[in-house]
Amino acid sequence: MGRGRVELKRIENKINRQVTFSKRRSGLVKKAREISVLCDAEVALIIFSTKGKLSHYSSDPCMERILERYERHSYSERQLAASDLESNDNWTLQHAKLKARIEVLQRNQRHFMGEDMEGLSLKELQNLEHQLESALKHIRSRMNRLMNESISELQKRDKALQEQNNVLAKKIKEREKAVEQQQKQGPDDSSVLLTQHPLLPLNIIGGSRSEGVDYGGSLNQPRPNNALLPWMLRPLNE
Amino acid sequence: MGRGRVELKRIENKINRQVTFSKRRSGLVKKAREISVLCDAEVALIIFSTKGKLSHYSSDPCMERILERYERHSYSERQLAASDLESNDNWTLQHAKLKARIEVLQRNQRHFMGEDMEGLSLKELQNLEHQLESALKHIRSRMNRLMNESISELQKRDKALQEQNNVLAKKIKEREKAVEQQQKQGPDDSSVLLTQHPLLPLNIIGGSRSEGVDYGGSLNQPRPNNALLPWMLRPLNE
DNA sequence: AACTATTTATAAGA
DNA sequence: TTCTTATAAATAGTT
Repeated sequence: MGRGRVELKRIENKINRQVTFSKRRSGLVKKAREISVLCDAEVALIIFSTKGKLSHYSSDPCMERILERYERHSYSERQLAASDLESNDNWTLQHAKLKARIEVLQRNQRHFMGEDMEGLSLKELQNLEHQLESALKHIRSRMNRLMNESISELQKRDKALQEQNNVLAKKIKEREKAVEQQQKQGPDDSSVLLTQHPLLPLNIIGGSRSEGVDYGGSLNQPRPNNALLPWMLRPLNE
Repeated sequence: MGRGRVELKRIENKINRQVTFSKRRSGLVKKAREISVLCDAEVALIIFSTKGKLSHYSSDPCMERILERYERHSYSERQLAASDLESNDNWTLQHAKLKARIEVLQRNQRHFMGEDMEGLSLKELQNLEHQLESALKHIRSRMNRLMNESISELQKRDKALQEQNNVLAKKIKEREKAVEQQQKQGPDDSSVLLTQHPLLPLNIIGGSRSEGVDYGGSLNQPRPNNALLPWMLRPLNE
């Protein structure tokens, strides 16, 4: 279109090329807009001039939306997979490192549990033995401390309860005396109720104590330094 | 161009629209190609029909290259950063999981070493104690097996050396006799050398034994089932 | 950038 | 879809 045919090859005259580019670019954009409007199509057009100047047209307010759709539609697989693999490389390295660390830790753990010892030398076994002995010492010492605290606590409670017990017993004795005096003066129906009083304080104390009792055998282990009664521990344990 | 002007609005007739789309699409692609060739421009054209069918033209063998250039040129930051964050999310999740696992394993390890016990209940400490005791039992049993094997090996070696010793001692006695007989016939300078012979066999045995001796205290631990001499272990250990 | 002779694109019809 | 054809649009070369 124009005076004379145009060969489909790069226009060598720079000025000419520049002018033609400008004209054709606007024509292309116009046609892109037309097809999008007339035919209800989604069009994205990107043009870089030789000098790198960008022109673009998008039927959508957001060009990216169309480009994304394009990625998804055509070679999303290839391209996305490639970029995934690329970022996966880094990820894989980190992943491998962490997994290796986990392997080591798990192996150590098995050793600490006395398993998987085939690969260990005598020297290593000895070190492990010392390590475990030292650990046991620490653990037992901590257990003893906790248990001693339990005992102190319970002893305090025991003392308090005994005192309460004494007080209650005293009160009951006083009441008995009062009843005896009443009976001497003239007995009545209330005596049936009053004869049960002597048992009351014992029930109260026994009840409050049995709440925390647990004879579960988990503490029946050899404990050289101090042997303790299991039930002493429970109140602090819960 | 064509019979009658065309209003710039969506073509309502579906067939008509479809036909126009087809014609204009090829025209658009043709013009895109022309501008890219004539004017040495980089062009990317993406067209989705109403029905979602994709057509595209790219002046470059790789459309992505142009799209990437576009991204870079215009709003690369926003888009790239977003997609980076997205892929990082997945990575971060995996990473976090592995790190959590490592945390747990490290905590376990510290517990097995009798450290970091502040957070453990008495019950947990008891379990740990049993675990360690059981591990120690396994480890000691394995050590005993290894050591017994060592002992057998050494006893065999010991026996062989003693036999060799006896043989050597016999030979020397024979030589001494030979020398005595020579001296009776006529003594010479070689007697100085021959008087040292009686000590030789003992030095050989003592030397080979002392190589493996190690009185380092690493084995001076309580070992209830069988007490062994430390030096017995070394030869297999190295 | 405007003009214009021509080429090209394409709407409508088959 | 494709072909045809009349005609609208685009644009190369010129000013």
